[in-house]
Amino acid sequence: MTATTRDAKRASTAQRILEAAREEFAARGFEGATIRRIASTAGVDPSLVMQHYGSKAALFNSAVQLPPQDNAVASEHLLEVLGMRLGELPPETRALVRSMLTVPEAEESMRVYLDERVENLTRSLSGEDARLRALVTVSGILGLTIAQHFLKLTAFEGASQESLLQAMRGWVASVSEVS
Amino acid sequence: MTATTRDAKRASTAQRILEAAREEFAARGFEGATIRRIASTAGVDPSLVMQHYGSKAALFNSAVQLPPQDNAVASEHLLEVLGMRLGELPPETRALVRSMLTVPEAEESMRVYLDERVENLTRSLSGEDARLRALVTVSGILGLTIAQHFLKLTAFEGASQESLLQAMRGWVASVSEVS
DNA sequence: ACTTTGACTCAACGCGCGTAGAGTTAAGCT
DNA sequence: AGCTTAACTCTACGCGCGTTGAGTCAAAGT
Repeated sequence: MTATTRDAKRASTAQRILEAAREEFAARGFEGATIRRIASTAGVDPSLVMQHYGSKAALFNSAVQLPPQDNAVASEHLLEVLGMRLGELPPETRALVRSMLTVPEAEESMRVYLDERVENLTRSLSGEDARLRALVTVSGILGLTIAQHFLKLTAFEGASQESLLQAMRGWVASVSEVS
Repeated sequence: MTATTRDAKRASTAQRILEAAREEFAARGFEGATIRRIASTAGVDPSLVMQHYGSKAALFNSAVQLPPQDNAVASEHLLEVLGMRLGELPPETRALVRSMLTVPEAEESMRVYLDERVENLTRSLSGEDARLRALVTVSGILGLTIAQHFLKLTAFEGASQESLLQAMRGWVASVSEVS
């Protein structure tokens, strides 16, 4: 037998740690999460987490890597692209957003990401103030995401997914009618 | 002489501590801020901070108390009311927003505050989906505030205050035309 | 002038954290 | 079967934190 079994076990352990880390970072943010707790959730010794990822910061970086985006789609799938799924957000997104106001690196990642969304959307718009309208749109979706998934404003409770999507569609259209 | 001098000194020290705390919480969030650093900024022993405010959490509560809002004004002064001043945010607002994703109490304060804004705005609107449109508006302004003052999206850099205000006015109007 | 008060400092405590290095043990190779 | 490797655990270190209680000393009261 090759070393496949050993490697596979190591890889799967690393994966378990990563998933535990994502949930922990998503729930408590970078500073609130602890290596010890992540290790415990993964059923593993804290030391092993270090051996796999080097440091808490490096683990965080691995944990918040977002899946690559399809930049081709712009305003038609805008809502989905920006993570406003009306359902649940994936843990890596929750982790990144949760820490973006307190961890400089997360803030930077988020800025780069949203800057990119703004540029993409700008290209799909026409008019003098295309970039400005794109900025307002992207920022607005960010706000809705936070208000719904993190702050859980009470007005979201009664709202059906459809009516919400309806209101948002009307708004997105009004701000950023595609050229 | 009465005890006025003593009391006045004590009060002014408390005030200095509170201001240092606001800036520290605004810049680093609840968890990132330290009593020791706040004390040092205020030119005081860490112990004294405890004697004045009891605990870090209590100090935070004192630091993020927002000045009372004028609930009468609604959509006309919506932008200002929601802290989207396009200039600088007051430190207590920055402190509260900075920690709202990582500190449950801050999250709760923010939800209560924004819920109130939504209700107020809803009352100024007409139509079946008034509450939904108010929700979208308030969330949008939250997003703009975060995008501008915390994430500092690059698209804000070139934008003049006027053009920004213009874009936002158009958007607010489109989403929430007053009845 | 003497005592009392209380604003403030000093020194230290215990805790949980990230992290490091040595030890263990089971799988892989020959 | 015996040696080697490496995935994993154990033990412990140092640090900075919030917090405490005793000490200091100048202002207030008498």
